[in-house]
Amino acid sequence: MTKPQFRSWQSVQEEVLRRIHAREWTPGALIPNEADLAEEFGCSRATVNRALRTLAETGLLDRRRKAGTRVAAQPVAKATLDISVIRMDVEARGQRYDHQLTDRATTRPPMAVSAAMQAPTTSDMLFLKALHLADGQPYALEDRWVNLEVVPEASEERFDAISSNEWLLRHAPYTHGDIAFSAANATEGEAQALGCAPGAALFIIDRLTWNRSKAVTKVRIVFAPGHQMRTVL
Amino acid sequence: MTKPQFRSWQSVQEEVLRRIHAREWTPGALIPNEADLAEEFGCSRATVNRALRTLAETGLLDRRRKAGTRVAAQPVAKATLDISVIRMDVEARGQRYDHQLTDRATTRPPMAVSAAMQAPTTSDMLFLKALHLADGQPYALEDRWVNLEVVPEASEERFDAISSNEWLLRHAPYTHGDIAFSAANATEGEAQALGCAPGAALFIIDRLTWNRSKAVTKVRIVFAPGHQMRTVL
DNA sequence: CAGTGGTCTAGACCACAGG
DNA sequence: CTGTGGTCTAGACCACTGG
Repeated sequence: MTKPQFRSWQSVQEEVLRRIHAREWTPGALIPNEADLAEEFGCSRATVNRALRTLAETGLLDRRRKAGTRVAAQPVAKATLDISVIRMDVEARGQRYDHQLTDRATTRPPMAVSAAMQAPTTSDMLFLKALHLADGQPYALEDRWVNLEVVPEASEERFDAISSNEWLLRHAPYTHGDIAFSAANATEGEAQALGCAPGAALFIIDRLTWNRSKAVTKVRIVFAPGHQMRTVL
Repeated sequence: MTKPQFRSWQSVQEEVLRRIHAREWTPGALIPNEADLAEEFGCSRATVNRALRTLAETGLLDRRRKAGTRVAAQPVAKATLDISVIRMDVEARGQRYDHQLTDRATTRPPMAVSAAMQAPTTSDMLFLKALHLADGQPYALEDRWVNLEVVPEASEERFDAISSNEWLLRHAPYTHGDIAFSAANATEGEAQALGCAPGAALFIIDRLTWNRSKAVTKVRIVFAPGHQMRTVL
């Protein structure tokens, strides 16, 4: 008898995937434990662990101590979106990137903003409004509030050579954040800035980032009509 | 001298994160190699590897053989979206889920569809249109083409007890897929089905899944106005 | 060519939770 | 209480790629 040899964790993973896709292991079913699989595959338990752990991270397997490993009944697809700097997005499309700072103020934010950022309503923040261009055409609008208590250096930056988007990533590290994607009809102002009809459906990203317990920046990016965000499963 | 001990890969990761956030290691800077860090941290190289590899997967570090490990200059945020079954989404919001199959046909798909699915224009596919409800209110519209060559059993399913969305996940495993998020104005038909004004901005998900080289299903989900998709960074 | 990360192994101990 | 996954270790070899 020739025992098949799976020497790398990737090959183990492929074999496991094959069994799932071939329905040898069906959704909800318990699969053998790591030790048994290691013996069957002719590799060490650590290798099997790596393969199964990775599959569990993508949502295809459910693993629990003592209960064992099961094929996920409802494979929750984990789509990983790369939220990069807008300049990179544009350049990846083979277009020339440019940006303009269209508005700037140091002022008290509206209640909604200070509340979301858990900052006192009495302290000033830096407000920035910018237009991102691809091949000279409007690509996205950026509205941003920057917490000057966390990033005081922002006061002295002109944001002309480098966009606020990019400057903050370099100078204001964050520990965590929330992000939300939605759709909204273009307001009059947005339509004018983006060169589209008022009411056009726009793709929107709202992001709020934190460093420890302090809000760093809150930004809303409104993309020109037709924008898509793609990824693979 | 007391050498700090980092005994778990998580604690090593936290220490690395601390150094990045404290700017001891700045964006673009080269950090010590695994062997040196292992010695400094008083743990094995494998532990350091696990910590750094995980950080690299989240985009915070750039690792290359021979070149070493650097703090990412542009930390590309990897946002992981959980694309679950619509029923789960609704129930997670504490609402009652329901669905209606509003249209069903076995017919030849439009060229755009057969081309995207790389299927012959001459063969029939199953077309499904469904309305998903939350607490009785329209939540999302689903337009779906199912490749009967890959999932012939779909012909005999009524999709009343279980939505097509969920049925396919259980019965038609896929190996990979594309997904795209966008915004569009509601058409007359969509407005009527969703109970909103024509032209309202709607959040849209387009998904195409494959099993090996065969397209399984192509689906477009149009959410009622105001829908947001959230995640953390 | 040589340094770095990538991985595998065998063995060990541990934490957790199912029964 | 016991089986399962989770992790750590020390050592080894390999693959890639920068210089």
